[in-house]
Amino acid sequence: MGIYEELVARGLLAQVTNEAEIREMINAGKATFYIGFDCTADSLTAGHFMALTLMKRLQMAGNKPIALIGGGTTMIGDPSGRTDMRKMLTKEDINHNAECFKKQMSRFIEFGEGKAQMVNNADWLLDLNYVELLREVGACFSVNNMLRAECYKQRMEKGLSFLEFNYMIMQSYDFYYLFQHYGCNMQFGGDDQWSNMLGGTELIRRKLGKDAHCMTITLLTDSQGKKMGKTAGNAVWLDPNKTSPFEFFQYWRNVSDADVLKCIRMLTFLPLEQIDEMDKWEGEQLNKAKEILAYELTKMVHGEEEAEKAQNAARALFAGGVSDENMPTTELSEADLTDGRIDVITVLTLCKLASSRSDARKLIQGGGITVNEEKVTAFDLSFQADELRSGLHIRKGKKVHHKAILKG
RNA sequence: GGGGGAAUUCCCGAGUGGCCAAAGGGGACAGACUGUAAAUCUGCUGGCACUGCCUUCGGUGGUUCGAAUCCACCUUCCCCCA
Repeated sequence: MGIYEELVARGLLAQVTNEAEIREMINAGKATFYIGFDCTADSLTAGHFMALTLMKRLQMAGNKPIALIGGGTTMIGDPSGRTDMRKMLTKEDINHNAECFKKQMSRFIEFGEGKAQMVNNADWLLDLNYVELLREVGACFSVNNMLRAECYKQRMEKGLSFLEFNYMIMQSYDFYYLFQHYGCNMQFGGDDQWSNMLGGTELIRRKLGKDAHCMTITLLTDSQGKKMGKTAGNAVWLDPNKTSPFEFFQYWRNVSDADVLKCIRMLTFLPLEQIDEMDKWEGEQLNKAKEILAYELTKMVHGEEEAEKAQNAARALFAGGVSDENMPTTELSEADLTDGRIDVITVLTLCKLASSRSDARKLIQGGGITVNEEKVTAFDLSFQADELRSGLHIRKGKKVHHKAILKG
């Protein structure tokens, strides 16, 4: 089975420009492909993770990956799939984010001579001359066609600024540039990028009379059609300081039945035969599959040790056990106490389990807080220093476990 | 450039002088039921020294005993015409 067939079997491919040619090319390891990452935040997310695994899969099959950091395109902002304009980021923010991306990426992909390359489109986009660009590239684009593009459709109702309208041109220019300077013959991206990507192949054909290819990855959506990798509107980050390994593990441990196998297929590197075997599992058995998914992904992102820790912590907590040293912890100091005591509401707020004291009250009122396995029923419950020194095991709802401990 | 319309709490969206911390829906969170699933039902959703008080309805001023609601200016967005 070639890599192309594997990608298909894993359900990773959404659209391709020329199936026969692409299959031959990547199966033979002859592609030099790029994936662009716009640095809109200071950490990669679970969404980017899929793109990274894809790079890795292709690299393992002998193809050459180029990771493109969008230092230039982020200055414009991709309107695809958005109903409103992105907040404009400053150059400093973008540079900072680009640095963060670089660090995180190098944990997954090997960069260096003869391996993967990393480039930043700020290097060629920022110095473009407007009039020259218009004459050279602008002439190749039909506004009529652009307006028909899927990525702008949603914006036609709400309004699209000229700034964002140019995003497609910049992305197309990237491909054109990489094609000429890096021998890049294929572009990968999320399926929402399809029209932007086609812009690139079109430009290459018009300017150079040559063919380049595009391939899009299926967007990872759950059974309700929502994008995965988000909780409560917040992204699941790859940076352990923004999303702890335990939380990361729990996110995947908690995907719904309908989505587990899909995630395993698309995101892990487990052999397909093994996955097909799991596909037969049903009902309660699926919990095992969820654990495997969570473990595999945590291992890839945070390393084996962290994955073990997260798994053990989760097992201990949900099997009813209390003792555990791997759960998220907040350290309190003497200064947080008044007269040697501290009340529950304050503890909850300090541990960030409640966003405000009112919120804490409401949680208690609703019976959602448990401390050391005892449901909290009174607002005025308080703890003394001694109790705190040995640590409080606080539970919010069923799944959020936290430890508060007094130090010093 | 001319004309018309809009901005409300996490999101959508009601409210057009006091009864408004602001209907309804969505989402989120919590409870029950479960398998750390889904579906369902219930509660909850500005803050605090919480039966009371304080800060919110794009911004700044003004009218009024009293403004999310009226007036002026500003900002942003949409629509029509050029």
